[in-house]
Amino acid sequence: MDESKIRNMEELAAVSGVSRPTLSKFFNDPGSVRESTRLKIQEALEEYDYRPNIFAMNQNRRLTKYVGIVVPYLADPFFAEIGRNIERRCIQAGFWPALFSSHGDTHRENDILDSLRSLKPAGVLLAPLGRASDRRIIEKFCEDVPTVLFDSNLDDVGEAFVGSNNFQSIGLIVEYLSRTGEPPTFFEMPPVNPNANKRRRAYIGAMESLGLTPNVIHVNGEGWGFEEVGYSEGIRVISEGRLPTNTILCSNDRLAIGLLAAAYEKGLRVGRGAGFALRIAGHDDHPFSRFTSPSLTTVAQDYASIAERSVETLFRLIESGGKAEKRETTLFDGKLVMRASA
Amino acid sequence: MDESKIRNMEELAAVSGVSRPTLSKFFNDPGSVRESTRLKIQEALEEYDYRPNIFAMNQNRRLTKYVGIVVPYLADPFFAEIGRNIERRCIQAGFWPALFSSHGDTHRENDILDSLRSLKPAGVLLAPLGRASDRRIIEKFCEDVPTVLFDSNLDDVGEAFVGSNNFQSIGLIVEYLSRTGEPPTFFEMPPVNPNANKRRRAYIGAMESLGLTPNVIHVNGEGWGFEEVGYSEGIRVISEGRLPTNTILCSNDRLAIGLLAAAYEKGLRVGRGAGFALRIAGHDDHPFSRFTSPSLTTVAQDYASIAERSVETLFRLIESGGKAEKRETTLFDGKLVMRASA
DNA sequence: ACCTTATATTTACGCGCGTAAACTTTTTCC
DNA sequence: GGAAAAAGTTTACGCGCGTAAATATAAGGT
Repeated sequence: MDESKIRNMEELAAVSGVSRPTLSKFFNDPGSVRESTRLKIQEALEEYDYRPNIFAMNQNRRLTKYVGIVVPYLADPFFAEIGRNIERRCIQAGFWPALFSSHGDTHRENDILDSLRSLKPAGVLLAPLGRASDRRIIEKFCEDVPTVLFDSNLDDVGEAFVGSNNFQSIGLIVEYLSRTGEPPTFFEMPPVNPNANKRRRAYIGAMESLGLTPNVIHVNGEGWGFEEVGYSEGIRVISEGRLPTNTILCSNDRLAIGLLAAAYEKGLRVGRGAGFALRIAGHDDHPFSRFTSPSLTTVAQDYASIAERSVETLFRLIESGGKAEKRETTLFDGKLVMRASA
Repeated sequence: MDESKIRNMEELAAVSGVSRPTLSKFFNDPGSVRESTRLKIQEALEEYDYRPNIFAMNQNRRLTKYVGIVVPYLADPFFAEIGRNIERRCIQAGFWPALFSSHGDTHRENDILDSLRSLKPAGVLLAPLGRASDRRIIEKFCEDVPTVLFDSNLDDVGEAFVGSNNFQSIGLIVEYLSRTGEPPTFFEMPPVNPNANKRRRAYIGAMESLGLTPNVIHVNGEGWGFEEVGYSEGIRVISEGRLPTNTILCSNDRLAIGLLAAAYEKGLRVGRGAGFALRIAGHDDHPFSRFTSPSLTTVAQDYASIAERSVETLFRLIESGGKAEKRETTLFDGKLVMRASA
């Protein structure tokens, strides 16, 4: 076993008994060479440690095999989870995922897109910051790079959008909460993205169609530290007795997690049925929602489907040359997850 | 404003009135050219949209400006947070961070190192899986790429290690718990990394030095879904009445979060003082520990310092050619974070 | 103005690979 | 077995940039 390092394809060609252009073909698609040749190459690769220089490989390509994945806030396990799903599918499809987090910061998001552009990725899956996004910069980016938006939509930006059907999912939980107790009050902070707005509107619509009066508690807070906002504003709202009903529907689970902490601290027992002072529900089925005390009733976003469809859509887009005939929007329905909190 | 695209340095040289090699110098270090030249270049860059082809830039470099960051499990906000800190510092220092998560999977960790190697990174910050890591593969990687381990140590692998002083931090909380109530029982699952072992040993040592009898509850479970293990095994342990004392110290916060959920479900009031059935404490000061019900008493790992020192150590390593004279180990002390749960 | 020193320019080559064209060999199939 | 098709080889060029050497120009000090 001669472990002497092979420096380039030329040398590998020499020891494998195959020409360099054939090696080039092999590395770009092992299936494109005859089986006997493939075996010769693989045999040589077993013996000698060689991997192609990816920089040389990519410099003359118009497109690389990279796929960029950009999420707004990775410290939110929801995005970590969806990122993981997307990564896995990209790898399976022979692409190289590169994961980035904007960390809630507009400049960071712009910088990421800037770096991504020079990676010449085959495509990008982008969950934009939303309201804080620099729309023009994202638009410009999408002109150059095939991009599918997910989670948070920006009208007419990117070639497609995949997300949740907030109207359906909020309708679902509003109906459930109204049917089983006092109608819910909607608890929200200033919206970071269109989902928040859609959820509020969906809540109002759902309440009205049930003949109920909508109640929205809008609290202060900014940034992506939703739990903190839910907690501190929850303490304030509860202290000031500003809860119109004993049922709160939070704009998302992270806010609900904060509110649960506030309720606990203020001595309000959260849950449904006799002996409970408050019902709290969320939205998203955040990975931690199963482990709150009490466990959080919520609506599950179908991450797996969102991830799968986003990737699928991107791959179709890539195959068809990067431009969609028309911008497709795919929304997945949520599922009610009944736990102990409401 | 002629927005016609510049295709390469040659063309930029033409319109900026500067030679191509000078441009090359500029892009590798803007400070290395005379101010008047820099201004000419920057002026041209304002007018024309150009960015160097990173693949061409890097193919002849022995080392690139990339820094790899590898964490074992990104859906754990602890790692997301520390990853964010590290990213920020790398960017400030002019490097390009690339973040990867092993997702608790040995193969994935190996594959990441494999991809990283071909990125020719200036250095890598690696938080290994730990017990599940393929030691030989990591060792081999560290021979080729300057690597600093953090969070979880592998003896003699990598050029340095930065982490937490588990003996100090566990000692701290054991002392606190013993002083303020019944001595703690240690609650752990099969260790995924050396920290878990160190913490158990630290617990036993601390108890003995206080003249108390250590009690370890070792539950089943594998993988990185710690909350689930804490919850389901917590339910079992509580149901079977296997808690020797009313105070539980969990090996980490995520386990504690699961156990809190179990205690809640079993109707045990968690907290200190009269009227509470159980005290639960954790370790790490996980981002969500402030928002559990009750909020979790724990020991804070000093993420910021760990991130800072890791990066600092790596940069020193890079500057000194990638090899440390001797392997340095830096451990940061934890701080007691008293909240409501214990 | 002159000399020194710091910067730029010119010229030239190489990196490792993609890829095209023309040609040769192997496989496939009737 | 022979022709067509498929796959591999040879040759050659180019990508965009790093970088070295020789040369030219500008800046700074006296």
